[in-house]
Amino acid sequence: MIGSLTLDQLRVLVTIADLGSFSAAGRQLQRAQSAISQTVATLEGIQGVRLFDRSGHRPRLTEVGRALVGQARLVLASAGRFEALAAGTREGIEPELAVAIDPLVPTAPLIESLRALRNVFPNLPVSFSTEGLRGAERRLRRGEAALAFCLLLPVVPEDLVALPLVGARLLPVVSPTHPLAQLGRAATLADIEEHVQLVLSDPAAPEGASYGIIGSKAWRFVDLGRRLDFLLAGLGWCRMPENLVAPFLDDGRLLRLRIDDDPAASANSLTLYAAHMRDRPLGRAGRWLLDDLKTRFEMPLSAYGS
Amino acid sequence: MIGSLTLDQLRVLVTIADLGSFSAAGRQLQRAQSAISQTVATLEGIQGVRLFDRSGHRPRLTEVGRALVGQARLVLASAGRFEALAAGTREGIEPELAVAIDPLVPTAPLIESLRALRNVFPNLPVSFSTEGLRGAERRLRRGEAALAFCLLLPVVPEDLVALPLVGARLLPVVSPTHPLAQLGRAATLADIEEHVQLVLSDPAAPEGASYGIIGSKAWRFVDLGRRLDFLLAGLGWCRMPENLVAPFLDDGRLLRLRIDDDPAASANSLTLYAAHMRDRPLGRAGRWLLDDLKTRFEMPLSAYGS
DNA sequence: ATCATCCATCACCTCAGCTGATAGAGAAGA
DNA sequence: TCTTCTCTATCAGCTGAGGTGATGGATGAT
Repeated sequence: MIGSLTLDQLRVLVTIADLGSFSAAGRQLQRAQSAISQTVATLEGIQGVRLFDRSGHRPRLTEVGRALVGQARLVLASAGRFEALAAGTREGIEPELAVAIDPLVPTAPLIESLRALRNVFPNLPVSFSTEGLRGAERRLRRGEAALAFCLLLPVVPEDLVALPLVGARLLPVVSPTHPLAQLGRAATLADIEEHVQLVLSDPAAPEGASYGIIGSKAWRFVDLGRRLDFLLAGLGWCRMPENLVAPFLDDGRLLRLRIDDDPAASANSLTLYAAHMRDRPLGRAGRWLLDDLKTRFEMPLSAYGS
Repeated sequence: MIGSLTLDQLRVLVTIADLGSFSAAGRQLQRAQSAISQTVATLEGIQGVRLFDRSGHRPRLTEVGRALVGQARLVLASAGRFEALAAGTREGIEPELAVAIDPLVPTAPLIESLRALRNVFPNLPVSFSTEGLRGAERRLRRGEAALAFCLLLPVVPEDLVALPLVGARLLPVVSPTHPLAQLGRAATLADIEEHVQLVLSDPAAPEGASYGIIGSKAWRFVDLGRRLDFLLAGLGWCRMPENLVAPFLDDGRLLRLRIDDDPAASANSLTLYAAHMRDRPLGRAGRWLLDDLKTRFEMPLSAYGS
């Protein structure tokens, strides 16, 4: 049982396998050869296996020994990650980076920064969560996430620090089979009033205000995918981020819906922010990620920090 | 460094986290509470981290502590696999099961047996290799695989023990765009002679005999997938296992090619065998898998063992 | 045959981790 | 408030696992 197995035994085993000799392993580990011999004998005794064929001048790994050396490497690597994690926190790196992402936020623009993060902090555990509209903000406030990628409405709240990354353009869209697609002209507000708007909503406040609602017929969804299913099936219209509907517009499964006197037309663009709590400083990795994002996006607005 | 970290420290850490108390951990591990206290203090000292907030009556994990407990579990699990592997070999289970599969062999019929193998021997490392026609047999003979799934031609060699599992029916097929598909009648051998046959061959003997060659125009492939690409593109005809071409026949991308006086017509079926070396007995897991396959397939031929 | 290097075994020594006792503190209940 | 139970930290003393260096037998190269 693990009560007897030691990482030191595994280290000795792997070193012998790598150098091909007990005495060479002793030299590398700065121990007497007899200590090496004893350690292997103890490991063999307790595990009940023969790791080496000793009939030749030098020891040769048995088949069992080879397989166990392979697993020993995995154990030692995992232990190394434990120590790297501990070392990281001594240097101010957070033990974990929890990131919350709102459903409308495209991940593609973030991929390169996240990939770079992994290269610079290879042992950092990172978690991503998505919870519905405003869910990311909520996770920040609850201390469940250190960083949020979200669309902040209508302005950046005072308790958050938010770096604007990119605009998120929303387009009114509809399926070609939907009556609004067959008007042959731009839709009036009266036309819109006749039909269901498919709305992405905040799961914590389903009846609360949601962006750009026109009519009185609103079907609310927490789940972006389910809303898309309804949209494609022609059950209603909605405003969608351009990045998400581009493929559907390209192949004709969805059409852009033109609306006369659209109340949301003047603010038809939302900003994707990378936000964190003002009173809870990011750790080193979080700060690094934010700086990397700032470099990659370089948004002209100077809203950050203010 | 790993020279100081011990599995025992990690076990103590995880036990405290699970039970919420140093003394409870001591009771479970049958040690004095002070030993637990010391072990944690040593771990904290060497790794330079504070694992517990001790300002309350009971210790509470810090954020760092929580992350490190998570990694400690992974290390202990990996060490557990090391011991399970050792225990397995004591019981006659081989340290690894290397399986070679010929490219024409369908994997779908084997899936259930392999899934069951994983359930019965959860810590057994299993590797699969594919090397081209006859590659599986070659790996058996080289000692690189314990078990082979292959089509043995023309009879089972004497040095192998082979359990017949299922017949593998080969169909001559062609793309609808190929001239042979547009004859409007069965093809004669003269028709066939005019066109390229796409042949799967042995990478070790590319010019060697391959099954069912008719004409003098043979393009040889080691790679089943590439051959299929050429076939679908109408560059030639070939004999394919029925199981592999059924979807293509169903949706019309391939047609069955009827051949008058086909020399291979009388032996249009090959047998899939599970084979191993006669002079190298299988370990427990290999034997178990063979028995399971025997049960699942129950082939009426009694060629096994003879 | 000689030499260098290998691993196994032995007797002895050292110190990490164990024990039980003690002190101070928190939490719950009367 | 007091009592009781339970908690962790620290201490002094003890034990045995794993270290050392020496020795013996064996292998492999010259």
